[in-house]
Amino acid sequence: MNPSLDRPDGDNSGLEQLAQDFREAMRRAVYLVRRLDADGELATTQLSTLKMLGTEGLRVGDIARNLGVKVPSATEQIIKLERLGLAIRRPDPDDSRAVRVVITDDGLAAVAAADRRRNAKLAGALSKLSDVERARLADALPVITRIGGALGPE
Amino acid sequence: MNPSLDRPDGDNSGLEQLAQDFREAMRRAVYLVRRLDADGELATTQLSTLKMLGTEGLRVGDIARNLGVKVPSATEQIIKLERLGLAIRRPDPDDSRAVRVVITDDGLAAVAAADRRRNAKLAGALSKLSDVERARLADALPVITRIGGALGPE
DNA sequence: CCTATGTCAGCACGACTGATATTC
DNA sequence: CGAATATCAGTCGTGCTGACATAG
Repeated sequence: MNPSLDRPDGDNSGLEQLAQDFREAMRRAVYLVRRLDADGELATTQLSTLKMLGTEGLRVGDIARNLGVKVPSATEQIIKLERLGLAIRRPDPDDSRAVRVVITDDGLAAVAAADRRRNAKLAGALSKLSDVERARLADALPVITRIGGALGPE
Repeated sequence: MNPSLDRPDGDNSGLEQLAQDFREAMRRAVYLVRRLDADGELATTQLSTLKMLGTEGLRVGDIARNLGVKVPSATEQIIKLERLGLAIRRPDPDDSRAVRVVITDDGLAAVAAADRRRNAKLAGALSKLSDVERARLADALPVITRIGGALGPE
């Protein structure tokens, strides 16, 4: 299953080198994303939160898990979104302990506007890449998403 | 699997779809990296800062630019590193306005330890991927790095 | 009674702007 | 003198833990 166990200095060193390179790339990506939202509008986390809400509503715990943060942090973001009129908290009909967070029409509009602007800005940078580079990027995105899961549920 | 490449409705739409997917992947990556340093040791930014220091020393402005932050933010991190005994600030012999930040032996040791631990943890997750997935990831890392540059110097 | 869900209060970290020496 | 370099002071955003109320 794990060839690296037979070759402690072979595969293992390759994995850790990839880990090192990945970490460095992700560090740069953090600052890249930061430049994308660097104006006064919706923050990245708020945008992501709104995007996962449907008309049925999502529970706070689910939002927190999807965001990768603890429940109190999600609550705080939700309260801000509600104050902005972009989301609403309603009681869960099936479980009175829970809350269902729903996106509003204003929320939908805000998501559309922010997404459009960010995507356009990033697309400008992507347009400077070659077709091969773009293909490599597209192929790797699902992998990056999967690594989060592979790191363990918690 | 690759919605961005075979889109009949124009380059722009494909680019923006890729931008959208990229943004979502990077958002997840942020939380992934956060889980990597989630214990009591060196923070990610501090680690990056220490790693760019050499024996010749680096100026605060250069550190800030490399980190992608403003000068006061860099100063703050440097002060913390100095308090921890991991870096030293010395006057620049060529320019009395400037400061040269140098890494200490303790700093080198701290970087080595933190890097080792983080890489091992991430390598554990990477080992669960297939060879194809790892290859795709490795191919995309230089592209991600390049996007930062393509977004513009500032 | 014990667990699950969410909120509140208080804290920590890291970024920012604006104001200030000091030196070029 | 104006520009550059770094620091300090104050603020803000966003995450966390621990304590709590309420419901299953």
